[in-house]
Amino acid sequence: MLMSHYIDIMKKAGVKFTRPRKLVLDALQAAKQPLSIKEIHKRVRNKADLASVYRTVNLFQDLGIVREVQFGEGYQRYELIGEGQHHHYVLCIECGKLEDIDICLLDRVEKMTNFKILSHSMEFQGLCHSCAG
Amino acid sequence: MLMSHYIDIMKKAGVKFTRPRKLVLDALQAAKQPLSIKEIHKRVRNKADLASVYRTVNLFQDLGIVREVQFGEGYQRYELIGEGQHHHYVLCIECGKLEDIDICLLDRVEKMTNFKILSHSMEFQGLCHSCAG
DNA sequence: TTCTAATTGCAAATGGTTTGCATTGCTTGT
DNA sequence: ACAAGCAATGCAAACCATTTGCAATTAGAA
Repeated sequence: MLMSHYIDIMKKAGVKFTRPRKLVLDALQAAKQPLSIKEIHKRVRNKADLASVYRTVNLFQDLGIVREVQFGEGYQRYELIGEGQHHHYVLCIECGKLEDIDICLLDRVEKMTNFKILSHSMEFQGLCHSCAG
Repeated sequence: MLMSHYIDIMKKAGVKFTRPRKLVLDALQAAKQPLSIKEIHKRVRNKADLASVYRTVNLFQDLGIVREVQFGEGYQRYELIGEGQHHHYVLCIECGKLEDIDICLLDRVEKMTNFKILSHSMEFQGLCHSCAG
């Protein structure tokens, strides 16, 4: 996704495109993996305050730029939302390997439950082929 | 699930079946819904300390009596594991209604990824039919 | 019943996240 | 280019969920 796309979203929302916000975007774009706040902050260290990283990520969530990924690690992870679609993951708790799963149940669940689904999480944890021995 | 079943698990694991542990089991059994620690503690108030609730729930997780449910609310919820199978949920963020979804992807994901899946979370948040208007 | 290790309660510590506030810095109008 | 006004930042303190240390209590085996 081009930076201009995100600048656009912020402009439309009437918020400023500031240095910390650019830094967080850069970090997430470079990572290509869901990052924790700590990890984002590390990648941005000395250029943006931890509190600003939190504020920025929360803003990005509201703007639909970023989504939360839950691994039950005691904190959240965040990833950029690409062109509409999103990912789900399997995490190897041994070596930390993260793999995509190409499944999404949104439509099916909306039909089954008659809910308007606004967000969902679906992540798996286990042992990858090599770590399972 | 009968109480004796849980007593058995604890006996086999070599841990004691204490009053706080019984209270937490009772609370979870009565609720029939994933409860937060706070909710468990409220249902047990004056009979077990908050720290003991935490310790008990963690123990139950290790023993496979309880599993975590993630709604990204900033804290965890816990539910008893029934006879082997487990549930997934849709939460209405407006009125708090919680509905079961009868889908589980464990097998499919294990095959797709070649991981040995040890745990997973899959929960949906949105608006139920009446709240969506 | 007695004894001992496991468990509890309480209070203090921890760690992730949020907030208050003074300062900084865009941005728009002049 | 300049000033005014408002948004956003940095820093420190506050907050809230969860964990931990330790002395007192208790389950349950002998």
